[in-house]
Amino acid sequence: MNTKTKEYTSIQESNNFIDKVIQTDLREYPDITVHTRFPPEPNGYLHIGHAKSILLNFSLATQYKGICNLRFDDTNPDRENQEFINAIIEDVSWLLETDNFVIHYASDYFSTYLACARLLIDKGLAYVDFSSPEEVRLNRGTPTQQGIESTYRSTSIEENKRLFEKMVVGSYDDGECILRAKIDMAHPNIVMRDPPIYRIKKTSHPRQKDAWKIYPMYDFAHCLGDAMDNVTHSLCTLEFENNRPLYDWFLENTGHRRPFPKQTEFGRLSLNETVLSKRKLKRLVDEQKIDGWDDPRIYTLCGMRRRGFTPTGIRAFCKEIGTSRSNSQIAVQRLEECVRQELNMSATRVMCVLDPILLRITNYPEGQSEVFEVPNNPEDPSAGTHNVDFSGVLYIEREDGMVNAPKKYYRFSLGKEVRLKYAYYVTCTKIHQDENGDITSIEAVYDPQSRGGWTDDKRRVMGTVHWVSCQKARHCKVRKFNPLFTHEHPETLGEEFIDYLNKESIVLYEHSMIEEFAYKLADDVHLQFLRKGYCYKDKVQSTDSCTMYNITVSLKDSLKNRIFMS
RNA sequence: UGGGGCGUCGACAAGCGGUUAAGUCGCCAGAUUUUGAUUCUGGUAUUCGCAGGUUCAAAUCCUGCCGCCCCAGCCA
Repeated sequence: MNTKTKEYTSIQESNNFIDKVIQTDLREYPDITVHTRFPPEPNGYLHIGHAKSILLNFSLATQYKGICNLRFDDTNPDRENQEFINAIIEDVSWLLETDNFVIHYASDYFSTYLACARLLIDKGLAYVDFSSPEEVRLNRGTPTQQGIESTYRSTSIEENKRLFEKMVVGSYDDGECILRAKIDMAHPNIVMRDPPIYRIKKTSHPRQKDAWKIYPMYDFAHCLGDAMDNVTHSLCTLEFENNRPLYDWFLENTGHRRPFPKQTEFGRLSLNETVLSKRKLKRLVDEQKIDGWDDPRIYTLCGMRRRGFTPTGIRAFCKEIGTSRSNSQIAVQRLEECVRQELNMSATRVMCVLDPILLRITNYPEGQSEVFEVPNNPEDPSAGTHNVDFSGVLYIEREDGMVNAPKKYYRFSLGKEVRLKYAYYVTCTKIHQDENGDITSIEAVYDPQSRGGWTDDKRRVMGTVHWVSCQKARHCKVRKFNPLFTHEHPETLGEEFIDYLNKESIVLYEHSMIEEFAYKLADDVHLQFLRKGYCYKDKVQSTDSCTMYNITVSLKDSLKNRIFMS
């Protein structure tokens, strides 16, 4: 019995450097309400890296009795759409197991952003620049070389006001001009070299439709959006560190009062043997290397959901890996272990033979059958029991038989006694092979005294195997997943990452046989195929006549190690 | 070669001048087991990127090196 009492259900307390930041701020400003936000751009699907951010933001708010909302950073209509918005809401709700959070949109603040831009112009801190994108880029300089001031930098305030209003009403075409902040073209931090504030886009916005001809840039919109939402702690990943001075500059110069929302950066999550970047995932989808954004082999939230990962398991994982100022490189096995720990407590146990061969019990009365009552989950007696059918002709796993087996092989080999789980002790009497030496069927005799899988004598039967009755079992298909890439760090590769796709990333068992009970269960019940792994019904690939199961994660297996040792 | 970060066990990660340098995963050994699963017990960094220095005392402070990451979108 599993006595481990690990807490999975709540969004838990964290203990990381951001905690310390908040605690320090709370000492200085005891009256503030901690307010965080998760700010995705609706231009793609959420993945495990976003989960880390979502959980960080929401758990910190919960921990300090504050507020966290979902805010869409929908400031670039070229790449955003309503489908992504809907998908993100669905994924966040699924991860958090609640839809009790407030949703904001940066686009709802467009009028305020505009007023802030006008204020900057009035102060002589912004100007309209008609340089071409190429010129802007060239004049920005390089890390080691300072930039060159644009000729439009000295335009009068009155003229800038006039020109900007023309931008607003759509007098110019895309790319013709931008509004830039007037900061310092010689600044050592390139972000501060007169960054763009507004650019012209005649694209229709998913929510604002055609109301706007200009759209604010991230650096301008994000800090102002945080301020409008009363965000106290604005958490983002490390690559935005260079943008922090600009974040503060915009707040300072648009009349916001201190304390400003505080931007704090944390390390990004990377997983071994897979990719998380939107660009790479999109290429896999576009070139149909995978099944779509919800392919069970990738770590999008929808992909993980389809594969059978649970929100609590993902939460436990994010908590376990922690949050620091280092980008972390983590083996997916750690995620899998978290999911195993949860599913071990909750999954319904069922027997399924992935790769079946026949087992004939030669001394079992012909035509006879019987029923065993078995626990649904030995870790949780309250989960109840169900019946399984037994007879003299069963299916067992092909790999549970071996001809010249080593001593410590506790399965079917000539003369060896093994236990059929819940049923009887059987002794292997014959192994049939085909011309290639592959096992085709096995014969055995059973001990009628061992009914239930136990005898009163002190006989030790080391091996226990799972089985299904030929007559009653149902056909199903099972998919087992291996890493999508044969390279440990495909994310570090350029476009050649595509050359490292693992040809064996899906192992399909087409002729699996599963006990009848499993068929009566609801679609979203997490199962454990005894001795094999945790499984979940694939809603896309299942048909009325045949269920497709995805192996979420395999059970740990120390067999290989032990055999090699001996 | 500019600016900003980061380097503590195989992977994460606490520690922030005095601790035997937490914890998790992994790994190793043993116990229990009708899932070779689970569970349980024990082991697993004399040392904190390297080299100097300050101090009675340094992973923690100082100096200098070395390695890695980010920044030159009218993306976020």
